[in-house]
Amino acid sequence: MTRARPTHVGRAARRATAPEDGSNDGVETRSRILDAAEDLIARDGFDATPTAQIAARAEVPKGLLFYYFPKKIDLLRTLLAERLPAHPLCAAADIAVHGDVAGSLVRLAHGVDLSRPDSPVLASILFREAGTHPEVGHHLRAMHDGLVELTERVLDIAAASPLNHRRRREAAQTFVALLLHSANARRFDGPLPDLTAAASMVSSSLVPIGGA
Amino acid sequence: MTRARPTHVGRAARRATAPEDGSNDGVETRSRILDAAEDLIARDGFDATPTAQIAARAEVPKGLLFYYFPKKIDLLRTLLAERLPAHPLCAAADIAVHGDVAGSLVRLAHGVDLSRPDSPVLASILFREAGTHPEVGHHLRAMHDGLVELTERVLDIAAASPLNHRRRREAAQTFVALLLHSANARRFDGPLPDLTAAASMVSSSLVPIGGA
Amino acid sequence: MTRARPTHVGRAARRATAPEDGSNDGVETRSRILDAAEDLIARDGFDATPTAQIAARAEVPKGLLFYYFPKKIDLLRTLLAERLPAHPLCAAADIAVHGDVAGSLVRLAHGVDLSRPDSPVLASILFREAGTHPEVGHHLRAMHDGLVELTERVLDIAAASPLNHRRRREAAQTFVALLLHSANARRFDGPLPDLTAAASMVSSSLVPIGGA
Amino acid sequence: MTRARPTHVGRAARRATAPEDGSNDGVETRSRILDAAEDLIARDGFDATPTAQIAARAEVPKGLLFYYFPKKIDLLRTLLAERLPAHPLCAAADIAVHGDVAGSLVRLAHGVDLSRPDSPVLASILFREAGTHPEVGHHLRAMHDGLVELTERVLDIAAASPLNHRRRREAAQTFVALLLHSANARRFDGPLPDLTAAASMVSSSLVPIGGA
DNA sequence: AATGAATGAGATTTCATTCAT
DNA sequence: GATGAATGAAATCTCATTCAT
Repeated sequence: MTRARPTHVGRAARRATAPEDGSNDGVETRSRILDAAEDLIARDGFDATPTAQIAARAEVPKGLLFYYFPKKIDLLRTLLAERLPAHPLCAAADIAVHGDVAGSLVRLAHGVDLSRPDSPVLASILFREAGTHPEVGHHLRAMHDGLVELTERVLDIAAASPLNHRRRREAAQTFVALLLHSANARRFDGPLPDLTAAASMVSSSLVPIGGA
Repeated sequence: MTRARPTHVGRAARRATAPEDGSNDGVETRSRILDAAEDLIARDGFDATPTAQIAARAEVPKGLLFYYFPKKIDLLRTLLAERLPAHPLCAAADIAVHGDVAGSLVRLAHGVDLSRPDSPVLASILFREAGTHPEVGHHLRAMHDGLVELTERVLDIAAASPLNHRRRREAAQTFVALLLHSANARRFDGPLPDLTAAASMVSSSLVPIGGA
Repeated sequence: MTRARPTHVGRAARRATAPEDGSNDGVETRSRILDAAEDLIARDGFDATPTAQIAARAEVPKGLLFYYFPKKIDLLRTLLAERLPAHPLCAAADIAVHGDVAGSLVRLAHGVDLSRPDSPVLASILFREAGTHPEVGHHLRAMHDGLVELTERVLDIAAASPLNHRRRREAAQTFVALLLHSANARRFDGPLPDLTAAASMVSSSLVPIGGA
Repeated sequence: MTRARPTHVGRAARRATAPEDGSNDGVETRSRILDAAEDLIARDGFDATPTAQIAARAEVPKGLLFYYFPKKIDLLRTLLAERLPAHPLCAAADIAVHGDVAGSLVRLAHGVDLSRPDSPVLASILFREAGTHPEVGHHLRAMHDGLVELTERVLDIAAASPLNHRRRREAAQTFVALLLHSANARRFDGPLPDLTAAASMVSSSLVPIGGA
């Protein structure tokens, strides 16, 4: 039984969250498209997600999607630009506790965007497309650098005594690598490293044995 | 629907590398296809690589590709199965040196398949497709588990005194996470963690401070 | 993989039969595709008719065909569902004349859909694909049953005296078999049975010789 | 897990019925191919049956199939020519019994090739391809004519008194139509007409009411 | 802003047939 | 006769994108 003609529910299917006055300023439509794109691209990958499917899930007509995002790649770009801040949002001062390096790192791991509810989804996109879409690669590297910088500030505050620059950097890079690996592993249901244990290790590497 | 009979001899039927006796049992053809698939999939991603392009690079007609690999996904499966051992190939005893934990870990990092010449290429595939192709995810998890086990054996041999099981496991998991992140970061030109520094950190975390 | 943008206007976008107001809601396009499919499938068989040929005859681009009928088999299904009623459209009362069994059967043969202008075409499809496409088989059996039922009602009205149930059923089944064979024979230019003669035979079989 | 290379069982898989001296004169191979073709074409239709599948079921290499049957259509032609006699094999005299028209027709129905064990299979092919492959249509028409002729001879022998030519022909054509429809209906699991009842009807139509 | 039919390039896959050994 | 790799045309189907309304 084939349908007489493909039909589409269209604007009439607007959700409960539409403005009460019945107007639709396009903001909601646009973000519904981004929501759909985020979910589907995270699940299936960018190349494997047809624009038609994104439009269907967003309950907008196919043509409208291209009004907001003239090229498919714009969806990806916009998701990164608007939903995944390249620089960590939390301040070192709010996280670090003087004298508690390991604990500060653990709080850092929790405070960072990568653990926000929608973050696994975006991280998924980030890691998957990083190798093939240059702009995604840039974004990921920028995030990495921001995280390393933040981690260094946290270590500075948390450490009992001034840190050797090289060691601080190595500690920060290692911890951030574990943070990123954790986000990456989540998307393929891989085993996650124990960040608390890692924080201890990193922390203990900074403690000069014998006060050196 | 009768097909036209082939009229074109095919410039690729014989290549410089063909066996001297002129025989061609298909083994060489098959591996040429896999070579091409490996390169292109690693560079552009599985979905973004048309089979036509793989055939062209392998210098075989499109149809022949499907003679050896009936579905496109079989290329991916075969690359994993035949070219990327799920279990590390080196033995703990060849790597670990008693009394030198950090050095043993560094040697492990070098000895492991992930640093073989063709490994970045395959790692690229592995990480990119892990989230969307279940079998790739399995493979990656199997590799992870194999690496953790190997790392634990290395730590056992290298450690001066018997290790606490939980600590040993945490150390191994952390180091393997860094190993994998390193392989992953390479594919999007991300900054690589300093594995030597990481080996020190992990190593120092195993040294009981004050004999505890 | 970005697609090239369409550069060709499409000579078939507007046809002589398009609505005067220039609107095109797709209804006409859809039925043009079905027309083409009906002709070609009837002539060459379903498997031997490429979708490209159907599209060409309908003067629509190949892609549009799959917009309306996502799978090729949907064309067949739709033809059956929309163009070949599974149940005969004529009423027994309009056909049967009390006291004239043979004449009533002849009128039945003419009144039934199988003799409509487009019917040989569809019957062709029906018989050819019945063995391999289950849904076509169902349709054909449903048609058969509907015809037998109608024929029985016609016999009831036309017969001078009440009929023995078993005999009535045998008569109806035999006549319908001849009806169907006739439709089938037409498609391979086979000799058609003389339905008038058959109607007489069937009719005479119902007349109790000597009132038995 | 993709096979290293497609393998083929080859002649080694020869069946128990091969000649004891180990030779293979090709007769057995050839008929094994025809067996396979018959089964598969009957089940799926000629167009939908790949030669590769026929070769696989026959357990012969693909290339060998084309040694015996250079074109795919030759398989169909050969099946008709060698396995489906265009003319009925039984003699009227062996079937007809003077004075028993209905019984003679029933015996005819059973004696005719269409009820042989392999006949449904071939009938299937016959009816399916009759409309599209001219040679199949010819064959079917030839069979029809042969059957009508045979039926007329049977009627002549069985009838108590000489038959009017036109009536005899009509009776024969009607009965043959039912015979063919029966063979055709079998292939799509359609309801089969009751040939015994039909024989009675046809027979009664020949009995001059009131001795006319 | 909204709509959905239209477009055509290109993707994967199938397959009859050939041919060197 | 036997074998299976090789060939390339063609089939079905997908999809980003456009455009008239």
